[in-house]
Amino acid sequence: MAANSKFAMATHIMTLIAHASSSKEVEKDSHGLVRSELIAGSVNTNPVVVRRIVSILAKAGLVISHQGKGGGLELAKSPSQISLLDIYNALGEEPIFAVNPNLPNPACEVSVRMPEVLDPVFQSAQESLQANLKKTKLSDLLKQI
Amino acid sequence: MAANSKFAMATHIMTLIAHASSSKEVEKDSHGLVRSELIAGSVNTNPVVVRRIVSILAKAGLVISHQGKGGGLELAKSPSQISLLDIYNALGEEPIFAVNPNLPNPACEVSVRMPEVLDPVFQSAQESLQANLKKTKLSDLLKQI
DNA sequence: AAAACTGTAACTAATTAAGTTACTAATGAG
DNA sequence: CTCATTAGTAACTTAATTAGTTACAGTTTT
Repeated sequence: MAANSKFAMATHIMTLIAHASSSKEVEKDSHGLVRSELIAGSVNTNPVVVRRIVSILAKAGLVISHQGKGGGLELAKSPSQISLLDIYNALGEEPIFAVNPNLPNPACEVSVRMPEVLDPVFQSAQESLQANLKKTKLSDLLKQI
Repeated sequence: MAANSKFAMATHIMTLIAHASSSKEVEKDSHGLVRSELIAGSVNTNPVVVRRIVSILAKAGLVISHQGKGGGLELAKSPSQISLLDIYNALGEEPIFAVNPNLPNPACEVSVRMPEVLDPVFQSAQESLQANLKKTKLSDLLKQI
């Protein structure tokens, strides 16, 4: 268990909430709210794993959670106003590339310069990834279900 | 110890080999070859860690290694012909985003469709990252040392 | 007051990355 | 031919991370 599927799960969760809210049956008996246990059944994992991710999404203002009996989750915005970048950023994951954590060797010119040289390269790569994610909205995924 | 800095190290290693080969002193007493121990000193890690990465780079055709006394490493191509994408691809790392490894729930439409819906999104994100890396050549880094 | 939710802390198990030790294989110098 | 020096690699250790799990506290409706 060490393959970062958090983003896949978070996107799945968001899609499910959006999908369930727009379906009639759910609307009737739960005011459009989706329970974490129902989500867990769809993601095929433990409800706590779902709530852990949902908690992050809620703090980022993407979903609204309602506690207590009859509670559950709903989107905070419409699916067309939520991009995959919003979800990615909400998770606050580490950048894709990490610089060498070891101290540079002051006797080596290359070693000393490396962090400064790599930094803009890594940032640019990160930005191109994020720009790509920004292009896809939750509504685009929803259309394909 | 779990922050993937392999790409940073590999790029550092490539830059160092390129830099050392083009300097006069090294040329004289080692025929332009760089020893893994010298690299390890620059990266500030163990020579085996370096050789492990170099071994991968050699199999990908980016460096040529010479065993035995007087041996060492050299680039297989000129720095202007090596992009950071070449280095990234050589490492053969996992894609940035993994799909949910759990089985889909056949009773849930969203769960069943999710892998197919996410796949092109993840692929596109991966490609934009790789396209970005392709733009930077080893020679661009070398100029900044 | 009870039932049905979410929130979260604490623990476990599995995976991975980097570092380390110890060895084998190759090659050049004397 | 032999020795010194280099790379290659297997095997192990340590640390960190992820997902899953259990257990319980907090909230809200009825």
